[in-house]
Amino acid sequence: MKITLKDGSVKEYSEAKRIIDVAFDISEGLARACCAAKVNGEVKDLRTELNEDCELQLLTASDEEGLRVLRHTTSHVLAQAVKNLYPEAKLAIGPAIDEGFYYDFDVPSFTREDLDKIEAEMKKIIKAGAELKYFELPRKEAIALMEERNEPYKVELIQDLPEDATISFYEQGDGFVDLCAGPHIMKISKSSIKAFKLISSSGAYWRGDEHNAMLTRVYGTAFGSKDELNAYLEELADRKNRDHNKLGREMDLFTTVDVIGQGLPLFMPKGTKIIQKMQRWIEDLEDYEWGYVRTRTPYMAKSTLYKISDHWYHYKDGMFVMNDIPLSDEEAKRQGARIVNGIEDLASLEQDEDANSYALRPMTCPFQYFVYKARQKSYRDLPYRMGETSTLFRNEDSGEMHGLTRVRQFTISEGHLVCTPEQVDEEFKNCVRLAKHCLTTLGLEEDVTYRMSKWDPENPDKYLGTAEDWDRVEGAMREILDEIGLEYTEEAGEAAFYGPKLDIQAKNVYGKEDTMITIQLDMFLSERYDMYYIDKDGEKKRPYIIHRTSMGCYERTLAWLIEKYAGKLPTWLCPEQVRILPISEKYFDYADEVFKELRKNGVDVTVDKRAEKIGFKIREARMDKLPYMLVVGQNEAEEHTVSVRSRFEGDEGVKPLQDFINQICEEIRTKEIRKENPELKNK
RNA sequence: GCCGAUGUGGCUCAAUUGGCAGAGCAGCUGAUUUGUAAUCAGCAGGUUAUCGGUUCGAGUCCGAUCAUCGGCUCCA
Repeated sequence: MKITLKDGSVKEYSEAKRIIDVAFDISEGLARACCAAKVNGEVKDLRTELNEDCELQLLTASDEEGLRVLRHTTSHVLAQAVKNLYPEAKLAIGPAIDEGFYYDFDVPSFTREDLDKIEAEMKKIIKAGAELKYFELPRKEAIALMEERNEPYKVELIQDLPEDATISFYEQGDGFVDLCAGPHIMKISKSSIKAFKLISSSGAYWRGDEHNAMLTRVYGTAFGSKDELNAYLEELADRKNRDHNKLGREMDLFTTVDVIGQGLPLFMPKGTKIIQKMQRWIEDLEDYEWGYVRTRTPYMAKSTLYKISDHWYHYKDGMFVMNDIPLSDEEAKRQGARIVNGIEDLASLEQDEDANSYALRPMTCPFQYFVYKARQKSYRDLPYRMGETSTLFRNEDSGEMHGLTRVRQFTISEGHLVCTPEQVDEEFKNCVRLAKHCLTTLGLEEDVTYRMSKWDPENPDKYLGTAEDWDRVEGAMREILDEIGLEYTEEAGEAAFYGPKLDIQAKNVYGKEDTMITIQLDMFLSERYDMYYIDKDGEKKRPYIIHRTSMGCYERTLAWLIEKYAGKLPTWLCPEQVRILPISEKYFDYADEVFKELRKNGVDVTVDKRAEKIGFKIREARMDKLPYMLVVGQNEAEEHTVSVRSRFEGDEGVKPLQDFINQICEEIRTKEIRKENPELKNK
């Protein structure tokens, strides 16, 4: 039997060997550090017996997969500790996740003190040490074992496994047994689990279904060394300092008020300025460089409008409905079951009891469709690209709101492109190019992932159309994405009810993912709203529609920028780009002159006329994260210069005023993202 | 919506067992007119998120509501 190691060397054995024995054969130190091993690409635990030729890669906590095994085993230690302290607790599941692990228990909630106690118990278990024993049971006996141990969640898990599945368990210490597919570290000890920490606890539904019981989830993490753990804990603290929800409020960008309501932030002058700059940029970009026309459509409409598209039946609960007429159960059932034929059913829809209910718009699609429909279009008019800076209203559940990333009223750079079937490829590609251009300009491109959001064949009722429709359009989208060479994942069940999407995702400082930009292919709504164009042959034809954002939601993008730059935005976006700091009141006149010159050139500038020392003014300007400070005194006034101090380089020396104006205007015009000199003390 | 935590001047926090709501920073006023990260002095700022209850007495205990945070679920 030949075992090929990662470095290319080959070990030969005449008989079967356990991985751990092979590891000891290579080096005792390595064997002790090993968590698991990859055998022909599959992660196995060290007890695994090798009996034919294979490739072997030993994994330690420094390998991603090895670390996952360490964390998974630590989650079992957590489960054992909880069982020791709370014997009535029932076990659910406990996997490794990106930054650690969790375990779900059916127990009343844990406080931080409880977590500390559990952590101490875990340390005790680790100190005592234990070997893990692996065993398999036939289905019936497996269920019997878990029933005997009063673990109903485990019983349910086994029952859901396929008939022919191997049902495996790991036993550790004093008879703690957990249903688990592994792999695990086979030995719990102070040297195998060196550094772990319980982070928090919260509620979580059994199997992620809100109709199920609420369990208590404990989050924790583990690392290969104490240093790595401490570095991670420090990073957690640092993330809090970048959190837009904290920083944005501190920087006076936005605030919230109890009596106004949840998910309804107020933008202060500085925050408004940033959004205004982004909005002007996006609108001009779309209109002058990408061929868009601009629309301005109502914020609300009668229920009928949303019934034509089917939004009413899919999403009424997520809309703010005014003059809502509660329907009888029977009527609601009838409406829910109704198949609307789009605009053909207009007359019957207007007969509905709630036809005069108005709702705030949760999207702009149908409004722009009616702009398109207002004048008959020829194939020569296509593609017809409509853009709107669009404020939307969505009645998110009360627990969903978060800072500026999940709100009930928000504004997006929305647009709909109506095009012929021949144009759709190129138009879709251009939407992706525009989105990428926006991301690159903001310096965010490396932080995103691309996701193709598909329908869910298991849940066809959530979507319009047939499986064939979806296969066809998803196939077409896949082709387009492959042609432009985009790297993307595919996710079932994330599509819009009218078509698949390309979602551009980014993570916030806490690792939570949000959609920043979306580009969608709409298969059905042009028919529902009876949109057409007159083709060359004089016949009416159905157009294709692309829904898209170029930069997404302004609120969310601002949040992302704050976290990305820790509040130090690129100069062109800063609400205050330059602050003039006169040395004393003798130089106010010159300061005003500099102010006027900069203003004239479109720079956001202020003058700090307080009777403070220059050091104090600089300190405050630094804390306000200003890109530029201009110190002016006698020398500058006489020579018509400014003494420039920047966030990027510190003291940049004295320059003629006009030189500085040219420099900053160029920086703003090109939307340059100047890097900070790392040698600058970052206080 | 669900589980949990939190809520005291603009911000950060204090207030012994239920016993006079207090400090620093920010703000304002005055003095200082300053050359590259904190000048000095004074003043003002509060229905302790809101409403109700217990009590001689509530920031503190109880209940409800609102909001914020961490998760879950959701996210057209």
